[in-house]
Amino acid sequence: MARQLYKKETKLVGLIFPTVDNPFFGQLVAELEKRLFDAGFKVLIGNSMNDPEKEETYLKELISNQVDGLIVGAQNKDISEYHTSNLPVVAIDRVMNEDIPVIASDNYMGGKLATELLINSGAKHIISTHGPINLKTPANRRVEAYADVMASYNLVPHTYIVDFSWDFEKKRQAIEAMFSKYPEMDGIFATNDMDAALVWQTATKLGYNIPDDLKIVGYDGSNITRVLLPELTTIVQPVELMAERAVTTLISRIKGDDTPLEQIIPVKVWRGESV
Amino acid sequence: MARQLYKKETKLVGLIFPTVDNPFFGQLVAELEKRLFDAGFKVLIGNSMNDPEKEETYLKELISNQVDGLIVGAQNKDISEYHTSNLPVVAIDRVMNEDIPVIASDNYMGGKLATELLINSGAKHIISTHGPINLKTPANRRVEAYADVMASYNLVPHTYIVDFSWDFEKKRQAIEAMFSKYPEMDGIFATNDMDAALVWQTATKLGYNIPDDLKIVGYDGSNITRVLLPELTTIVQPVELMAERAVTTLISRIKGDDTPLEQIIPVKVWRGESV
DNA sequence: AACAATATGTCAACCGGTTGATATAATATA
DNA sequence: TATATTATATCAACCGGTTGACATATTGTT
Repeated sequence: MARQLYKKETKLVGLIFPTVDNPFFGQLVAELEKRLFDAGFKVLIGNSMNDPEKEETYLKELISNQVDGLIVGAQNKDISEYHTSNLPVVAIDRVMNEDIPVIASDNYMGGKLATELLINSGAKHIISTHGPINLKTPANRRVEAYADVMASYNLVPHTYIVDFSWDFEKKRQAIEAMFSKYPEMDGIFATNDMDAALVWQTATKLGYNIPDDLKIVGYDGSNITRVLLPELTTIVQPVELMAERAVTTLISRIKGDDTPLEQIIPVKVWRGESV
Repeated sequence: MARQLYKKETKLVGLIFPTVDNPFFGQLVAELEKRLFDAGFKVLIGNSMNDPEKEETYLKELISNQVDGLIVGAQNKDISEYHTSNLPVVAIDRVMNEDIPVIASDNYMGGKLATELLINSGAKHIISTHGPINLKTPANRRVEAYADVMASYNLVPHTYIVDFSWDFEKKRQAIEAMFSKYPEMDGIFATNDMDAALVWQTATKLGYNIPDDLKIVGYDGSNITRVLLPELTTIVQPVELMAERAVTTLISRIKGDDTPLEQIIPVKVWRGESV
């Protein structure tokens, strides 16, 4: 502690993410932790899910030089503390401000691939679920790509909000409502695999046959999803690479070096049996 | 930092678990973090998976009063540092030593319920998978219960090792080998849901029909498993309660109060379609 | 042996929030 | 007004690993 006081460095890095009770963020945090440990940092974790206040509290406590840097992937609204402090910060799949480097999967390509998978397998009435629109995140490009591809095939794009912060029960209700609203629906691009799984279950309950009656493509493709639900066709985010880039970028920032402001990493397709 | 130095308390708690890239531990860590945050503690996380050295490194760094307490659920062998230090420690589902309180689900009851589910649905040749035997953990009681119940029905118990630290590919191979070794197998009690999922997939690949040809019961029943693979019948560990108890117990220890040395929390059955 | 060069040892100052002692100001009571 | 009581302000000491200055010891050179 005396060393920390004297040297003004704690060898701590804070991670602020929605929750580790999620296959994608769990894997991401695990990968980040592994690399940070190898680089001599310990990891302070903050799950901010549903709670901008909690995110703000974390920030305030961490900014007062308790950590040497921050990797943020939380899904909350803008928080001014990020702007005022000069703490090194790296964002994952989230736009913070002009100075903060962003690491993201190739969301546009992912959305394009997903939509094309659905169209090429014969779907015409394709819905895309996504999070709240007012949230500035590179993940919005998934929907943009979806809309572009739909338009290029002269198909009408429809988006449907399934908020990331809702609990499973509320999500289930929203998804059931979606089935009511779009009875002709024969394809769904879900913005993450958990939502895709809920869609699948709801569809099965309603008597749909997957993929004959309804084609489903998810997003994330985490380790756990690929073991528990390998039948789901999904866009795989390159979690290891994103973690690698985030850590090296953060360490560069801590050293004071310049880093690229945006790093886009290619996605892959996991071919299940849902298209 | 000066405050920490003067007061000799950091308001930090360390969590040492195998990895958050796992539905059960991810949920557990998320629940622990939530409660620790509410109690005014920040959370230092250490994923020790596969790496007793890493666990030891974490311990050494954390013990030198960098944290006020420790909650440990790592799966590694005995490490002497736990004994030498007087840092408040709580263990989850792991036997540390006589002085360290343990929080665990009712593993024996879980094993009993799982085995009875399999037997009552008609299975006769039931195999139980489990982790390495030389590891002292309350989870071993699951297998004890399995053996006891089998014996009480005059059935022969067989156990098969699927080490927690193996990667999925190695686990798949081990499971395939298990199918070869026990061709008459018609029921499996897997020691965790990820293994149960792998068993299910292997069985399907080999042409088994679940649950007609083979009945499967898992263990853990985390949030994520119940969404991604709700068809799996499994024993649900009371994660919220375990987290609650672990945090209150740790805080009591930090205050210097006495706490019970063992707290066993009841399990529930998640009725899927795999028995 | 005498001096230079190098190695090792010792110790006060530093980091900054907290704390209790001491000093000063404000208010109350006779 | 003088004294007692209470409120507010100021400040040095503390925590302990690190660091560079200075002292002392060791080794090398002529």
